[in-house]
Amino acid sequence: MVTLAEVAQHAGVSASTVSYVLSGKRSISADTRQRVERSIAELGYHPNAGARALASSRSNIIALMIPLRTDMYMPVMMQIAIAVATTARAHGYDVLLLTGEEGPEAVRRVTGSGLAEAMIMMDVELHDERLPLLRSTDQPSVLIGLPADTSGLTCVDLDFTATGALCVEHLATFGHRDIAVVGEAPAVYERHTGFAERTLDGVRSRSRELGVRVLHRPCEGGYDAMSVTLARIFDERPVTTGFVVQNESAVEPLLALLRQQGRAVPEDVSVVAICPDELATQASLRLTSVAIPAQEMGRRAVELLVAKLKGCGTDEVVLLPPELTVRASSGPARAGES
Amino acid sequence: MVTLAEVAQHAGVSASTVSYVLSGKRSISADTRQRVERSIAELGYHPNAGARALASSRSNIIALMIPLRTDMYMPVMMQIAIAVATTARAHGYDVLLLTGEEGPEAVRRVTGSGLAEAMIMMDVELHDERLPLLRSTDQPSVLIGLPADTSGLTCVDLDFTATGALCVEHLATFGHRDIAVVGEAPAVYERHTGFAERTLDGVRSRSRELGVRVLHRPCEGGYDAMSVTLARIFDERPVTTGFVVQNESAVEPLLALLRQQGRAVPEDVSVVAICPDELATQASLRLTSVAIPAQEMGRRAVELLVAKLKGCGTDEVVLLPPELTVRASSGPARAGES
DNA sequence: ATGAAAGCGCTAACAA
DNA sequence: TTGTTAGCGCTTTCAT
Repeated sequence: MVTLAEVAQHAGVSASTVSYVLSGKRSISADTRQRVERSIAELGYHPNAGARALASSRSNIIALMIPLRTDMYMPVMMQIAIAVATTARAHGYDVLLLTGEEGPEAVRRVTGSGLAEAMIMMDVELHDERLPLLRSTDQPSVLIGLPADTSGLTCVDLDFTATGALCVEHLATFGHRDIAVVGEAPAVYERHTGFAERTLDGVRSRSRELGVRVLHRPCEGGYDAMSVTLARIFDERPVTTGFVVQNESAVEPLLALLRQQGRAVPEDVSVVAICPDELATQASLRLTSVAIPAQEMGRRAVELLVAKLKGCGTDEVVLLPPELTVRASSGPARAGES
Repeated sequence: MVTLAEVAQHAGVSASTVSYVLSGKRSISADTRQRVERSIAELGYHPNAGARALASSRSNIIALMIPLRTDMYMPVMMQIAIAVATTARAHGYDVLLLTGEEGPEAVRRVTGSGLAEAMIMMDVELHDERLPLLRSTDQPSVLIGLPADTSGLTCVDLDFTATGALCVEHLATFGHRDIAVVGEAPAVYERHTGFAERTLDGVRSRSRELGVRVLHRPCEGGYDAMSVTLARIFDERPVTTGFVVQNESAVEPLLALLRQQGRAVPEDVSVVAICPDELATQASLRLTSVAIPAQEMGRRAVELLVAKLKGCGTDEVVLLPPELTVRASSGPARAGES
């Protein structure tokens, strides 16, 4: 293993000079820099991460805590994780992957040991048990998702309240007066995951304003669950003509079932999905949808975190504005139908 | 920040004693251990990761290199990543997330700096450019996936050759003589990803043995691509009665299109999927499938790696045997139809 | 513009 | 069973 000292010797300079060439924290004559850089290349030197972390108390690692659960839509999680890793690297950081499994203890472990300098938490619940720890630490952190109380926290998320409202508006504009929300799995609501509840808030308040009736039904993914849910919806509100789906694994089943029941989309019923664009465009019908900007969320989270690490970051809640793209699954309600 | 020295002082013992209490590398009297543990708890001590790594030259970190591409099925990648992280933690390791973006350079960086002690690589190509580096390093590594030449490497993967063969056998048993393989996106084959090619090998050699005719068509995900692909298949081989699908995002489109064309599954055509069980059971039809044991693969990879780190590991190729579950999408071919 | 040297907090020989 | 101590490789202050 090549050490800094060996590089220094090889280049005929002192250790500190090599260090400074590497960090750029003080000016080096062009000549010296050249020699050092040549030695580094020639010897194949790589600074030791542990030593560096010890001496500088900066590990250049940020932790990313992802949910262990399988009821969250994996592709979105994955896209966020990849965006986080990519963006982090662009800023000189590596990413440590933590699963929610260890719970708050993981936060303590990683912070306490100085393994990671900062952390990004996904899948935040409204009253997340990890938040007190996060607030008490001086370690910078960013949440992807929005807890109930954001004071002292930095968060990034799609504005799900606005998203819910936007979906309702869209349907209302088309004359739909009775809409159903096909939501996430019951467990998601039971643990009070912010995004699901906020969407509902947005849907409900906007509906009230616009005089639209709303029926909300949580739904596990898959055909069987969707089939039961759909039956219940039409049973309770036969006049339903608009659907908002916030559950990726229910999207295709919903479309198939509607088709099967002879309800044409968008002629008889309209569907608006809240899902990644890839899903909306690859479904059996090009879906009118509000996109989930997974990449953007991951990227922004890292950027906020890096700003905090540099000391020029503030506690801030970044709500990405929803964008609804009209595709082939929504249209005017039949006159007088609802 | 609490240091080991402070703990030692507080407990009235030497630093090494505290260290040994922590590592369990030498016997400690019950009394001493107690005192030290109380001090640790009382002071809220957490060993410094950097210092530890420096002194012991073991970082307790393993790197996981995941593909950046979006043509791999995300949920499987995610499940593997989660299983890796979970299993690694159970063995005292943390996981560093690397994306393929940096390419071989990432391997060099992470190994060279001692950031990670070992690494797991996903999405291995048959002639992967990262392999030479892996072979030349003394750093333990495990591949998830199978390159062409596995000499000197440890690999874990589903036995895709056997998987392909198994699918054909199943269909042949039901009397299907003309089958089509709906494969991964063309790009997957173009970069010679092992699993896709091996499946095909298995399919072809078994077909030859059994006198089954095979048509293989790569296919991007989604309805549009599947629609084109399906049309071409029936165009070229109208007598096709069996399908093997190895592309998660083509599964549902295939079912929908067949239905739409009035071809009943499994009465007119049979479908066997190679996909995670969740997908097979949640599809619009319960699919006969060979499961992709994502979790198992992640777990095994870590276990092999940990064995290597302990010195008691060997270069070994672990091929998980495929398991085909018969569900509702496959059945006897119509007599004399093919 | 460069060097010397004191740690950073821990591990693991070596001693006792 | 426990203590003493010499590093691990780097950063950074203080000198020059």
